[in-house]
Amino acid sequence: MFALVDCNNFYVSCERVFRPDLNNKPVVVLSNNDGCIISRSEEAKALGLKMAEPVFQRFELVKKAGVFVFSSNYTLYGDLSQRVMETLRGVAPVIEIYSIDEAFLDLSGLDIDFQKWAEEIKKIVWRITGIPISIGIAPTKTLAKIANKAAKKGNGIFIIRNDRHRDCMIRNTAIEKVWGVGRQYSKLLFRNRIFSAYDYTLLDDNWLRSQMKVMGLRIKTELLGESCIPLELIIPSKKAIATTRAFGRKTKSKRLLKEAVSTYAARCGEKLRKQSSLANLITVFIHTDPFNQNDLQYNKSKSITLPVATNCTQELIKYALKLLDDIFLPGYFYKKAGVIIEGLEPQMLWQPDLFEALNREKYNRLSVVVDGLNNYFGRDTVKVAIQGSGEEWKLRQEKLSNRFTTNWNETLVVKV
DNA sequence: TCTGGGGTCCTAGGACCC
DNA sequence: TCTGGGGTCCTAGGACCC
Repeated sequence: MFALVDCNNFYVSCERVFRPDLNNKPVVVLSNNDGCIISRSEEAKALGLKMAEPVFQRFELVKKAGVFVFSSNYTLYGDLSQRVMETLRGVAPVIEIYSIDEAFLDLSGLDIDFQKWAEEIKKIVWRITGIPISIGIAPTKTLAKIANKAAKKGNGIFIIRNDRHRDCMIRNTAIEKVWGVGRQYSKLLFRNRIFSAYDYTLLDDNWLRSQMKVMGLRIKTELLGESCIPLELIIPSKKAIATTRAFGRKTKSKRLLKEAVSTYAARCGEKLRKQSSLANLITVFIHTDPFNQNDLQYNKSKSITLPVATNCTQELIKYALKLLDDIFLPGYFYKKAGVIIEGLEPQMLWQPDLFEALNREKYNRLSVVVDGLNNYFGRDTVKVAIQGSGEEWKLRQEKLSNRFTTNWNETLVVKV
């Protein structure tokens, strides 16, 4: 048996941990740049605010209903997520952290009353972290996902215990709600008169394989109660790392694009060093605002294979700027840029270039020192000069809450 | 004024190897 | 008449997830 633990309205719940006055009030959290609604309290859902809706389109309702609005505060959410996961690890040692707010637990071989066990875990996580969770329990991960959805509608716990129960659940689950079935596959399935998870299990294996590949086949097997998607217990190192952002304000200025792109490249370098990897390929893209049909549109990306695999910020910036130089055209209003690095390999396996003059050892030591300083004193305390201040292009984050748990200057203040 | 960011996996097809 | 067999690696594109 598997349990899927999912934090309820996670980002909103994080904001509420330090703002209990927001309980029972409508609260939403926005995407980067204060663009779209990405987390909603139950009260906000009841008002009709939709997931991924641009908030400016609902400004009137937000104002009238007194909705509390927050910019996303990933420092806070990441830290609270870690606390939840550590707590879960304490009660169920075999755990896969599936996303910032979800974890699969392996319950096989545990001789326990699942209902009581789940109630206990809900209580513990709530007591230790202040985050409400829902738990779905079932014989496969795909079914645990379905159980979790049912749990969210009820009292937070739902168990699929036997085949009869499983059969009943899949008959009542719309196919587009099944884990692994997205928009495109839903369309395909509707065309073939497949509407429920149960309908799906009647499909012919050959047809499934030809249309939805092995993933489609796995979904069927899992829906039938046979587990074939195992828990991933080892966190694999990333195969690609990206830092991409829309700007707070659109810009024509190449200087500002250079600042942004070098900052993103630096961010990629940090992430790369954190997992002790090197990159072989770097891509830079820039584009205009696709929503503004009055502006002339431009959309371009370019990649380059690095001569030697690296995780050195200065070097990543150098190539990123060269790529930017290649694709930049004057005259457009740019809204977004990004740096993506791929072809990642473990630092341990590094192969030097026989003829290279650059003293990499020196740069590596520098990186360690710079990362240490920035870690201690705050991001970008030490940076490459061309990164600039970011004043003119950085994210809009007008409703940012404090980083209560990770910054001494932002801890909760209680006046007595 | 105003619309997010960061990932993974699978497959087909082409280039290439012996 | 008629020209092998068995592979790997890489990339682009399409799907999915949160």
